[in-house]
Amino acid sequence: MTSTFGNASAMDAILRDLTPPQREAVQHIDGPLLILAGPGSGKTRVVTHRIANLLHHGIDAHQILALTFTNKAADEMRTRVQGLAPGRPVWMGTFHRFCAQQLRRYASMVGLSENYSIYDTSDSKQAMKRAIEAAGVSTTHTSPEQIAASISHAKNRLIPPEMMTDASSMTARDAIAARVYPVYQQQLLTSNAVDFDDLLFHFARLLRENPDVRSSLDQHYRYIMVDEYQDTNLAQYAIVRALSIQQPNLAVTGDPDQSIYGWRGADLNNILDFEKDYPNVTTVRLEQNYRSTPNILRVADQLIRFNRRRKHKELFTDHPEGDPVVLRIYEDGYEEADDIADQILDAIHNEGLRPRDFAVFCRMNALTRSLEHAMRKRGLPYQIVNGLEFYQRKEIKDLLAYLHLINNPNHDVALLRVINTPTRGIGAKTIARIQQHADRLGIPMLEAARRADEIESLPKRSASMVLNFVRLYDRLRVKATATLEDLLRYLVEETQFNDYLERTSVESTTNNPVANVDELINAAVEFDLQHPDEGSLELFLEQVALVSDVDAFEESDDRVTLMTLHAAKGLEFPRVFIIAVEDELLPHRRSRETEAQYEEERRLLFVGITRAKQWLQLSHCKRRSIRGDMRPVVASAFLTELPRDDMRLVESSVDRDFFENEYSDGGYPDSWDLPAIQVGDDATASDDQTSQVQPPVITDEDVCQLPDHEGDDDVVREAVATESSYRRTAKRGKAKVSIAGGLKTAADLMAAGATPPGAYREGAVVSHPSYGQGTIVAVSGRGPKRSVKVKFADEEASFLIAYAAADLSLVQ
DNA sequence: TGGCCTATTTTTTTT
DNA sequence: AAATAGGCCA
Repeated sequence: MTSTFGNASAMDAILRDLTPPQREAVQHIDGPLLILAGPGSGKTRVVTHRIANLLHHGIDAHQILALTFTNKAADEMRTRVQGLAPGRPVWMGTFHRFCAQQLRRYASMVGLSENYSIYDTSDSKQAMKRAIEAAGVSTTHTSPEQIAASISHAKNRLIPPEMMTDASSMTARDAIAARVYPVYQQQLLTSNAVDFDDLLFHFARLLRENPDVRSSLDQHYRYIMVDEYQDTNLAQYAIVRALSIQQPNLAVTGDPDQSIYGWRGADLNNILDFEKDYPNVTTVRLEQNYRSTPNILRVADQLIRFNRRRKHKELFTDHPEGDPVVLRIYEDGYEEADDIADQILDAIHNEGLRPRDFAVFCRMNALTRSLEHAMRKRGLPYQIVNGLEFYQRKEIKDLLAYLHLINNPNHDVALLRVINTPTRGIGAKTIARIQQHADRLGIPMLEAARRADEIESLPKRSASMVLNFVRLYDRLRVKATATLEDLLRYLVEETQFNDYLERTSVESTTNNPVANVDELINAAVEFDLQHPDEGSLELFLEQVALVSDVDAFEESDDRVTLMTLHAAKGLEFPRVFIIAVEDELLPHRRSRETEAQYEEERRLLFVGITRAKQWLQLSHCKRRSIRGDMRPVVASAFLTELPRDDMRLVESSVDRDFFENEYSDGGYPDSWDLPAIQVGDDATASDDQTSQVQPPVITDEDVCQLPDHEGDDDVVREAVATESSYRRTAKRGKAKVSIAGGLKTAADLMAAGATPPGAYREGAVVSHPSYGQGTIVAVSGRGPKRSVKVKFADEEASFLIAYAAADLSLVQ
C-alpha cells in the first residue's frame, strides 16, 4: 500500500503543473511522438517528465535512450530526471558519444580496432593535407578546407568514397574532393582513426549492413528520444530510423524555426516530414512561452514570419509587458563594446542585477574581442564560451598527442606532432622520409620510424635520433595502464617538457604554458577520481575529443557571458545584447547565395532574440574594424523586418564622440573647469606617425573631488551624465563595486580607507596581487572612467580605478 | 637543423 | 589584429 501511495505521489509530481499539451506529451508512451516546441515553452521540462513517466510505468531505464547535441543538454536532462525518478540511470548523451561507444563495441565490423582515435578538426585538417598530397591533387583552385567541407558533406549524406564520383550534380570542387576522399579515408583507417563525421557515418553504415546488429539494438532501445531534431542530418536520421523499426517508440522534440546547423548538413526536412515518415504520429505543439516578455516575443515573431519555409506557430505568453526592445546604433565597435559594458555595470550598481544576468551574443567569435577588452578594463567578470580554447593550446595539444599515440600507436597525426617536440634533432627532411616510407608500405608512421634503419636515404645520425624517439615512446607506452595522473607526470618528466616550455614560449598573464600543463594534470586527477577502473585513457581521450563549446558554459559562475549565437541555443538570460546586427555579418555574406541559407540566418537572429527573458538590445555600428581596418557598415536587412514602433531606437554616441570631437577641436568648454591638463609628451608623439592628439591626462582630479556639474552648460550635460549618476549613487552609498569576486559599496570602500583615485598619478609605483609591482605610465578618463595604464615587469595593463582600487595598492 | 624574422592570409557558425 | 606559413641565417 505504501508503495502505491509513493507511486501516486511521484506521479503527481510528474504531472503536476503541466498545461494540457505538456501533459499530453508527458503521458504519451507508445508510438511516434513529435513535440513541436517553441522557444521557452518548457520543452526540457516535458522531456524530463516524460522520461520519468516512462520509468514510473515500469519501463527499464536501460531501454531508454535520450540523444542530444551537447553534453551540457544531456547533463541537465540527467540531473532533472534524477530529481524526478532517482536512482535509475538512463543513457543520455550526444549523438556523437553514443556512436563512439557503439563503434567501440563493433569496431572490427567497420575495419577499426576498439582503441581507435577520434580526430579533432585540426587533426583531420592535417590528415587532409597529407591525403591531398598523396592523391596528387592540385589545390590551386581550391583549398584543403573546401575539400574537407565537400567530404564532410558527403559523409553527412552517407555517401561513401566510391559513390561520390557518381553524384549527378558535381561541382569542380566536389570532383577534386572525390579524388581525395578515398585516400583520406584509407589513411584514417590505417591510423585506426575516425573524424567527427565518421562517428555517425560508420555507425549508420554498420546498422545498414548488419541487420542482426540493427535489430538487436532496435530491440534493446525500446524508447528513443531525440532533442533538437531540427538539427539532425541524414546520417543521424538514418541512425534514429534504423533503431526504431520494430520499436517505433520514437519521440522527437524540436522547432523548425531554430534550425541553425544547415551548414553542417542538418536537414530541415527531417522534422518537417516527420509526420510523413512515421504515419501514426502524435503531434503536440507547445506554443506558450514561459520565458520572455510579450515585447520580446513580438519582435521575434515578426521577424520569423518573413521565413517562407516554416510551420507557423502562435507564440504567446502570460507575462506582463516589459521594457521595449532597444535598437541601438553606435559609431563603431569600440563604442558598442564600451557602452554595453557601461550599461551592464550601471545595471549592476543601480538595479541590483548580477553579472550572470547578462549575455552578449554575436555572429562570430572574433567579435567578442572588443567586448572582452571593455570588460577587462572595467573589472567586470566575464566568461567567453569557447570551451575548446584550453585544449587548443599548443602545449596541451602536444601532451594530448602523446597520450593519443600511447593509446593508439597508429595515430599518425599525433606522431607528427610529437616526434620532434620537444625538439630532438628530427627535422623536416627526416620526417618526410619516414612518411614516404610509411606511405609506400601502407604502414603507420610509428612503425616506419621503428624501422628507420631500413630507410636508405636516411643518414645514420638521423636514424639514431628517430630510434631514440621510438625508445622513449616504448618507455611511455609501458605506463599506459597507470593512472592518468601518473602517466602524465611521467610523460612531462621524461620529455623534460617544462624545460622545453620555458625555453621556447613566452609567458604572459593570458597565457602561462606551465600553468596550463598543471591544469591538465588537475583534470587528469579529477578524471582518475571519477573513473577508478583501469584503462581509462581511451575514455579520457574520447571525452576530451567530444566536448563542445557550449559545454564550457558555467551557469553557476557569476559572470557576464559572451558567446556566439549558435552557442546560445537552449540557454536563457534576463538581459541580452546582440551585437553587430549588420549586413554581411548577420546575414553573413557567405549566406547570400540561397534562400535556405538566408532563412537560416534569420533563424539565427530569432534564436538570439528568444534567449532574452526580460530585456533585449540589438545593436549595429556605422563602421567597424574588420581584420585590422575600419570599414563602413550597413545595418542588417533583418532590422527592417522588426516592429519598430514597438521598439526603442537609440542613436547615441555616448561621451566618446563628444570627448574626441570637442577635444580635437581645441579644448574643453569653459564651464568644465578642469585643472592642469597634460598632453602626451614629445617622445610618445614622435612614436606615433599619425600624430594624433593624446588623450588628456588629468593629474589632480578624482571622483570624490570633482565639483558638482549638475545643471551646467547643456553641451556638457550628456557627456557627464554617467559620471554624475555614478557620483549620486556613490553618495547614497548604494553603488556596488565588484572587487576580487566580492561586492562592496563605494561608501564601504571609502570608509575602509581605500586609496583616493587622485593618488594614482603618472610615475607612481603600484602593486597588484597577480601582476606584481609596476609603474603607472598613463592616466586617462575621468570619474568612473578614470583609468591607469601600468607597466609591469614584462607587460602593460590598464585598470579602471573605480573597480581596481582595492587590487592596486600604492607603493610609493 | 633550428630558431627567428618577415610576409601572407583569415573561420561564420561546431560535434 | 592575430595566426600561420615561408624564408633566412647561425
